[in-house]
Amino acid sequence: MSGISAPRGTKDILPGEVEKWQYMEDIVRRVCARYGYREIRTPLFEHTELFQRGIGEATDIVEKEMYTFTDRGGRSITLRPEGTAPVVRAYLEHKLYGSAQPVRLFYHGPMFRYERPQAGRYRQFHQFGIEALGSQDPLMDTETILVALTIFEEMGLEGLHIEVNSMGCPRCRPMYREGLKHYLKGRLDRLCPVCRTRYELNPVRILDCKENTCREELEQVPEIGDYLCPECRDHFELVQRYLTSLGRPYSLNPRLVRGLDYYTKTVFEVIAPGMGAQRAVAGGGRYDGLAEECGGRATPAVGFAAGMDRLLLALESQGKELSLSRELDAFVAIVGDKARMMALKVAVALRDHGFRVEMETEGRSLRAQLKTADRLGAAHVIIIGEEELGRNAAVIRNMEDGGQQEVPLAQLIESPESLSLQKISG
RNA sequence: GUGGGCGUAGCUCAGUUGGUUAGAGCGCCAGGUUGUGGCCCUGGAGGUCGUGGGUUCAAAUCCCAUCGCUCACCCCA
Repeated sequence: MSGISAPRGTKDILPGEVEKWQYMEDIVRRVCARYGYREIRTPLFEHTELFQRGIGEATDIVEKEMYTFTDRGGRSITLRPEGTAPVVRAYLEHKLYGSAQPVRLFYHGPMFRYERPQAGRYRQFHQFGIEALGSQDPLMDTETILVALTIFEEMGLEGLHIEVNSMGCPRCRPMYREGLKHYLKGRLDRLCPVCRTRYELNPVRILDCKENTCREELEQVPEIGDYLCPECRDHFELVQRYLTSLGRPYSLNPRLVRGLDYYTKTVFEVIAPGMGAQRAVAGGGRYDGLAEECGGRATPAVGFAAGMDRLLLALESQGKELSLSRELDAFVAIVGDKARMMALKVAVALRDHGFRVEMETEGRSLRAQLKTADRLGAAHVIIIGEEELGRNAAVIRNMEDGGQQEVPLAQLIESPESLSLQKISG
């Protein structure tokens, strides 16, 4: 309860918790390497314009969720609310279209959105994601989905559900938009107030409204599948056939609409069971128009982002025990001030030989030191006492069975590996 | 941005219709063992009762405001 706490919607990841993050990050790195995705690290902040143009002015993110400020040079800067636009910017800026296509990239790190925090939603949250730039092949859409699933499986997540849809392209989506508006026109007065404003701004968003009245009105709503142009239809068809050929179950959700404007053709979400409101653990799709929107050359691309905070919640709700207990090979105990110097030498020598070692520093009783060593999970306590010092020896106590042996200090310092000090297994 | 729940020790919580120095368990520190952990016993430290104001002889308790946490809506990862 003292003065300053972490800002709202942020949190510290303490030892004991941080190992779970390292576990997830390791799996992301390994699977991405297998699929040929290489890591890219982009700045945590960008010119505001990148997100305004990339994500879309009419989206919630740009309208009310960005951390935007003016820097000392008068530039408008925004903490990144997502990872795709920065990656596309980097691809264009560094002319990665000059290397072998497609370019496969992955990233992970914090993102920032100004929202009211709740379970599975924070102001600083962590995502990893992949982007494949420079390919319009439906094989890449399938690969993207597959990478997500593979990572989640290796993490040990079970019962994941995948939903796919197609958003069409600049040729066919406007036609669907009109068809949708035509259907909704006579029912406007029965829709919720929010949806009435959506009608003009972004009618497609009405599709995933949760209001019961809206859902009823939507029962006979035309589906985008009926409006897709031949190219989009074929593309979507192939993505699904590839998924099926791999034996990957998925379901078609014609109402799946993503909140960022840049999506075209394939969109998908991965949903974790038993998670309540924030159950979408990853989402992504194709964004063939984004590079041009950012002022670069036309570049078809596809990718996804996954929320690591939510993955952790999902893992914990499935009872996965990821926390590793702290382990220590030895604790160096000191009896008598004259033994301090030798204890320091022994501790340093053991560490130089690769052992995990902590040593006493508070001048406490041996009893208290053993208690501390026990709590730290030390496999052994090496007692450096004035009594043994006279014999150039030290005592090694096995903390599991209580057995003790006296060993020469020279051996302890010069060849500790001969003493079987490794962590007691089991 | 909207709505609900909750703020008492490091943690989990108790605290009667408002009534003296605000408690318990666990954890922490020390002692019992002047050189031996886990179990046990004893002692100790640790609290602006979220914060500010109000009512009252008297507020952890009642009222108002505010901040924070949390859950849901919205939206999304």
